Amino acid sequence: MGFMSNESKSLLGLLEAAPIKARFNDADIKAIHSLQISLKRYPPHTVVYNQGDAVRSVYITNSGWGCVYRDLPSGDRQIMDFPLRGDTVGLRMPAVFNYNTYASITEMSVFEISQHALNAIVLRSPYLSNGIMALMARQRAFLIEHLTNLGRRNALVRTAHLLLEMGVRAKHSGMGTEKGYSCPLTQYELADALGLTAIHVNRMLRELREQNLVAFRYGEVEFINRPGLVRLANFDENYLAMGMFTDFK
Amino acid sequence: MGFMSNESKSLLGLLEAAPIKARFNDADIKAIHSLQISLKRYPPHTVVYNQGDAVRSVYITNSGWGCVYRDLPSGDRQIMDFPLRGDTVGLRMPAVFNYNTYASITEMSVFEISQHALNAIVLRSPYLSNGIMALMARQRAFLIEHLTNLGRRNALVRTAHLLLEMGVRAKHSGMGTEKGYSCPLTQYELADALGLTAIHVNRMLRELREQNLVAFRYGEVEFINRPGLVRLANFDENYLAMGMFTDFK
DNA sequence: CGGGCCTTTGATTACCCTCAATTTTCGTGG
DNA sequence: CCACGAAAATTGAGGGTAATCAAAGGCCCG
Repeated sequence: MGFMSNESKSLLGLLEAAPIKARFNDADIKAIHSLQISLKRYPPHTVVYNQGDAVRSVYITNSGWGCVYRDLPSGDRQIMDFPLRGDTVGLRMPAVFNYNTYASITEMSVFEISQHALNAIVLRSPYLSNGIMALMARQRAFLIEHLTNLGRRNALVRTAHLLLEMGVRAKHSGMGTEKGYSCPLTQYELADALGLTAIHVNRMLRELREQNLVAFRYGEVEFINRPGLVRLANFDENYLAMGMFTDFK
Repeated sequence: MGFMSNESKSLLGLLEAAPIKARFNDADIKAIHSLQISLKRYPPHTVVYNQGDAVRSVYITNSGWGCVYRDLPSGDRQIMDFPLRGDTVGLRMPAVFNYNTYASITEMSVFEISQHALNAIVLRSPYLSNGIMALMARQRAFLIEHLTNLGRRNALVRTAHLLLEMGVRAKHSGMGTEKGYSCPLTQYELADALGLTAIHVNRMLRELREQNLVAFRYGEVEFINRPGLVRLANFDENYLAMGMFTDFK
C-alpha cells in the first residue's frame, strides 16, 4: 500500500486544501505570507510541547499522526484527539500555561506559527480571525463527540465510533477511502483515547472483527460492513464537516 | 439563605464583571452598544435552542443555572457543561446546525446576540474577536477537564471533581464561597454530566458525606474538608482561570 | 537472532448498572 | 394549614461490563 505523500511546502497550500478549504483574498494572502512560520519535522513519539510549558506557538499539522493528551498524577493519561493534516493544535489564550501535551505518533511535520504574530495578524485581518474561530469550533465539535463517547456509549460502540471518526477525518485529509485507512495507533493509544484498558480494546476489536463490521490489523483499518458499523455506533459524520472556512465571506 | 441577585441590566456590565473581567476602550464599547442584544428570561427547564435548530444567536448567561447537552437516539443524554453567569453558549460556525441543546435548569436570564451582528462587529473590532477566542478557549478548558473526568477518573473522584469545579465557578460568578454554594442540580442531572446513573451518583454523594469531605443536600453543597476533597480529586483550579480577557491588550 | 513492544487470550475481581421498592421532599390545590 | 401527588432521594439485591492480574505468542528492528 502506501502512497500519496500529502505534504505541503507552504501553509497557504495547506489551508486551501481539504479539510480546511479556505478561500483567501489578496490581503489575507499577504497577511499570511508576512507570518513567521516554520515547518518542523518530528520523529515518531516526540513531544512538540509539554503540559506546563508556557507555549507561545500555534501548530497546524501538515503530515503524520499525533496526539493531544493530558497526563494525570496517577500515571494515567487521557488523549483528547489525534490531529491529522489540517488540524490545528494549541489555539489558546496567550500568557497561559498549557494543560495538555502535543506529541507525534508517527513521523510528523507541522507548521509552527508564533502566537504573538498570529495575534497581530488577527488584529489586521478580521476575516482570518473568523477562520480561526471556525477552526476552534471544529475542534470543539470533536471534543463534544469524544465526551459523548466516553459518557454514554459502551466500550464496543465507543471503539467503533472512534474508528469511524478517524476514518472520515483521514479521508478528508486525503489519507483514506470509504474502504479503510492506514492507522498507526497502538491499542494502548486507542485505550487512552477511549477511557479503556488496552486489553479491553483488544477484545472490542476482536468483537468488531468477528461481527464482520471492521477489521483493524497490521496498522490498517478495513471497513467490512460500513453501514452496519455506522448503525452500531449511531455515527453521524456531519459533525465532522463543521469548522471549514467554506461558508465564510 | 438566598441573597445576591447577580443580575446585570447591560451586557457591558456583565462582561466587565467577574468572571470575564473585560477592559474595553471606547471603540469597543461603542461596538458593543451597537449590537442588537436582548435580555431573555426562561422559566426552569425550558429549552433555549435545540439540537438540530439552525440557530443564529450567541448567548451569554446572566443569571441562573442551565445546561448544554446532547441527546442520543438511545434516549440517554450527555451534559457537556453547566454554564453560569458570564459563561457563553453557542459560539459556533455560522450556517451550521447545532449539535447540542441549551436549556435552563432554574429560572434563567441570558443575553442573546445575533450571530450575524456579532460577526459584523468582529470584522470591525479585532480586539473583541480576541476576546471571543478567549471565551472559546475557556470553554474548551472545561470540556477537556470533563473529558479527562469521564475517561480516567472513577465515579467517586469524578463526582468530587465536578462539585469542586462548579464551586469554583460559582464563586467566580459571585454565587458561592470557599465554604459552599447553592446547587440546584438533581442527581439525575449530575449523572448525565458524569456519565453515571443517578443511583450511583447518590451512593457517591453518600460516600463523600460519610468521609466528611463534602455534603450535598437540600440544594446546598457544603465543603466540610475542602483540602481533603481537593486531594481526593486531584483538583487543580488553575484551568478554570483560563479564558479571561485580563491578559489582553 | 535476540529483545522489546505490541497483541492476544484466560481467569478473576470490582465497579457500576439494572431492577425494584421505600422514603423524603416539594409543589399545588383543597 | 394540611392533604395529596409527583418528583427526587435513598436503599437493597443481583448481574454484567470492564479492570486487573498473569502469561503466551507475534511482529519489528537493530
